[in-house]
Amino acid sequence: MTTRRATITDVAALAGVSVATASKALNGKDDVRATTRQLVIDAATQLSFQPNVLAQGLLSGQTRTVGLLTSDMVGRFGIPVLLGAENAFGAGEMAVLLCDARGDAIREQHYIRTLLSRRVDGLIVVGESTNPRPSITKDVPVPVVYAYAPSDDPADVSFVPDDEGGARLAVRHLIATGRTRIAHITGPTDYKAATDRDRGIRGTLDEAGLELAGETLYGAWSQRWGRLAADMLLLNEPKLDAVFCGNDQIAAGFIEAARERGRRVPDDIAVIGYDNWEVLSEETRPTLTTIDPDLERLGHTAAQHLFAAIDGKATPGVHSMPTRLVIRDSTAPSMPEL
Amino acid sequence: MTTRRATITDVAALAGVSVATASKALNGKDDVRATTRQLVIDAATQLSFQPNVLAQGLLSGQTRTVGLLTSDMVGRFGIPVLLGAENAFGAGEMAVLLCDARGDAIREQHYIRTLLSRRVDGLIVVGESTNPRPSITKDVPVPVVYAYAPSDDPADVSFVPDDEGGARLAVRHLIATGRTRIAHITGPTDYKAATDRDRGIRGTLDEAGLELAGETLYGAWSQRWGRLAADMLLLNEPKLDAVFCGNDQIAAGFIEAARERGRRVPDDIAVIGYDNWEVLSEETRPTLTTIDPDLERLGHTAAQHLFAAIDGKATPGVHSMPTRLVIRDSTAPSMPEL
DNA sequence: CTACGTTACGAAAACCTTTTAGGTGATTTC
DNA sequence: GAAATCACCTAAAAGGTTTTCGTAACGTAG
Repeated sequence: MTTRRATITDVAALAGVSVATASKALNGKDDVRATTRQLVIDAATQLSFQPNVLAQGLLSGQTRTVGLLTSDMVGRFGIPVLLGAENAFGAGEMAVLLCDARGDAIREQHYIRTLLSRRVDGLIVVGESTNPRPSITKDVPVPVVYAYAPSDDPADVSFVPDDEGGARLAVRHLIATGRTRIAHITGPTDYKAATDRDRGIRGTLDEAGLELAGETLYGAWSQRWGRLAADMLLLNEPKLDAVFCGNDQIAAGFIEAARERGRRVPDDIAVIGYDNWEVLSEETRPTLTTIDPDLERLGHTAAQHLFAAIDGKATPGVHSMPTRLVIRDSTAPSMPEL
Repeated sequence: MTTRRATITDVAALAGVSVATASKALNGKDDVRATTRQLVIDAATQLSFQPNVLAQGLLSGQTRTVGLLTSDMVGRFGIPVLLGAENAFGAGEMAVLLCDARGDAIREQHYIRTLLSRRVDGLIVVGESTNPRPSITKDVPVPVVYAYAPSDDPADVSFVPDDEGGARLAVRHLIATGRTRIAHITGPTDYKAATDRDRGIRGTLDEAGLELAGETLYGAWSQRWGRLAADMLLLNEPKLDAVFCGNDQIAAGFIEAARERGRRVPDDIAVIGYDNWEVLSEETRPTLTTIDPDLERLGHTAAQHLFAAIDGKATPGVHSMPTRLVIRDSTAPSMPEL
């Protein structure tokens, strides 16, 4: 177990050639006879030789390593993004150095220094909300790509979920299934996701000649708020036939409260959530129609664009990534005059 | 941005000393005059010099990097463990190479090779259940520590949550608050966590001269199963006054079904969950008393022991990590004869 | 003044790989 | 028969850092 690992010198010696030839043989370069190459390869496998990545990196200046700087892994959104990114990097034979700054700017600075001293080839910054975050691109001599939370500098490369589009998708689905009096319950106003979606909803309703039922109810991202808002809404908007909820938790709360008030979902009221958080959206009764922001794909795409940026082909700007509508039971078509 | 990074040679030149002296000055070695040292340090800061970790690693044979091999980041349990580990490594100036094998043995092998070719100093393997997993220690020339899922080789170093102890904690709490007819709803039988906890429950009941109410109900880890099991249990065990649920989802389902059957929680029946998954345990009505397996600490401890193992001080065996009882509203003391 | 110890610094080797420039022997070309 | 070409291989340098060893300069004891 503690036996020294074989170097290319050992391989060359065993194969009876020089180090240079061994290197060329193993790296598929020309100028080496087929028989010689086989000799070297055999020697390498026999010694289970693996080139020292440090020495390679020292020489080439490339480490084939990227830093993954996440601001808060406890939250729900960073993980899938990170997962998608990790997957893309793994396929590209890149290694991922993971750093969780826990939303602390000091920790973030510390980690940036650490990553740079390790000579990462690039950096991917994963946020926890879609609110823009401070750019670090200018402080760093390698390409940076932002995922989920965009950089506040529009010249940087950012990938964000298309919240406005997701909301449009949802509302079009509600309208297509015969709903006309649609309300909106969502999280706090200082979340860009909440206001973006509100814009999408109002735009889509407008195009259909409809209006939002009541005012947008801004609150919290919790089930508790979903219940509370449901109580208010069911009282004030008796003719309500659909509600768009800012996340699946709010939707779950709404469904719960609606049933307690004797309203049937989806027969009386259709409910649509956001995030497609499956532990919730598949456990509500009825199961929850929701918008899936496809975060894993977002992370994957961001990683691929970091590759491109490392190769000098950056694509600046804030890129909106499409969302998907996942139809379950909470939005079955209403049957008017039944 | 593309300006070449400063090397120690640049620093030495600027300070007017040799490379060797510069190195010694920066690394706090003796044999360098205080004034000279300051000169070097000033030069280094002026050039914002950062030593090339590759060169250091090449020389020392240590990369100050560990591999973090997780089998399934999608699940809920790997993340906190991973988080605790990352935190410990960050503090120790170690970097973490993240690999998610997604429960696929082929991917795992691939990642192990990759990590070894990067000369990691050690490996931490994070599982998704507490069932033992195949050991990789013998295939790998560096120390390995297993977290959450133990290795199937007892000579390896593993850290697992103390499920039996957690169950004891829960049952003692129920008994202390006056409950005597306690049932157990949990996940599938092939989860070691489920059977371990069952053993803990029966042991504790035994010591108190009590018996389990009905048979242990093995099913799934879902809210749906919690509801189903509740319906069965409330029918067959009319005198039931407490239930220990295998996770918070089952508990949430139980609470929901119990309310629909007209049973009050905690007045009629106390409910205790497992995992302290706060998005659920703080959103149920009433909020859920539960066992917190303290996974972040588990990950942290595992990481620290990997350090020790890298320094040659391994601590073989399967180490059970203590759990915590988190008391909320679902287990308020029963008031007999009220 | 010699011998020796101490202090402060520098030269060079070592870590491992890849690449460049060159060298050797054999074959072909004029 | 000399020169050029070709195929194959090797020596050496480069990359950045740390460490070992050597060497001055200087002071002190004899």
